[in-house]
Amino acid sequence: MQQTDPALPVADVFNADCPSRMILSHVSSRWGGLVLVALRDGRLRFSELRRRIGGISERMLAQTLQVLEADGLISRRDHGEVPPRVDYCLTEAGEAIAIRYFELAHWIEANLSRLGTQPAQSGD
Amino acid sequence: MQQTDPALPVADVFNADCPSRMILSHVSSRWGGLVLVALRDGRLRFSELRRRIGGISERMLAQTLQVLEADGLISRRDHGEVPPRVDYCLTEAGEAIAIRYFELAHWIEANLSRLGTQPAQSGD
DNA sequence: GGAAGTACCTACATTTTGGTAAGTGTTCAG
DNA sequence: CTGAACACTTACCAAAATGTAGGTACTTCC
Repeated sequence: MQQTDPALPVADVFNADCPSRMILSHVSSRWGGLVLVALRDGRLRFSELRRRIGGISERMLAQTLQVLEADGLISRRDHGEVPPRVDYCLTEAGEAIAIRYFELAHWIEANLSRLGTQPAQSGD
Repeated sequence: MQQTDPALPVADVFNADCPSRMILSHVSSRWGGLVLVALRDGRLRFSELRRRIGGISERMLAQTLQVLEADGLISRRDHGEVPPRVDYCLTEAGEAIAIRYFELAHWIEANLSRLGTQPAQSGD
């Protein structure tokens, strides 16, 4: 059960200073949402995530994982083995967000033909 | 440019080249989702959007609106009046996306206290 | 012994993004 | 006559995001 601390102002994403903006920006960063959605399939290792998410670089994956972990959306488990073995999974909060991001992404996938899918390569 | 091909390969957001990636990136760009959510309240003028979305600059609002319009998510109506009067509203596709983005944002707002809300830190 | 895989990190360079400030042309309020 | 509002646009510049390449420490495979 979540309740709003009366001492805290109500979270409002339209307010530039609201902390929710930060979480939202992490989730909807270039890779954040994709990592979350990938992890909906279960616990995955670093290299599995990397192969699954087309186009992500090692650097970005590592960075994204750290941010998401700091946000409490995923948890990292290091098996302490000798050829490194680490895997990641969603926390409860991460699942809640992942499913919502997935629905967004999935609607887009399913309705692509209804959208202006221009290559749009013109600059500013 | 494949568009209404009935034999389209299935859209896949994990594929770096899938056009859904582009739409998704527009929606989850810094201002895209916020503009969409703001428009859920109905038709709004440029300056109304600007005041409503904390922190957005004119430049970014204008740019975001253009991208979203090109994607077919919002529609622009110019009343052709003399002190300019233009307003924007969601298309059907825009509504579908806006509601999903809203649910994401709203969950975050409502559950902020469960999340690690640390100030941003950069890896570099 | 050499190559490849694991899960990263760091430095460096580039690309992208976004803010600021100024300009446009018209109208209205004071 | 002056300034503000409207809906933008453009130029310029700084900041942020991201890619590349290399390194680490160890192991297994051939």
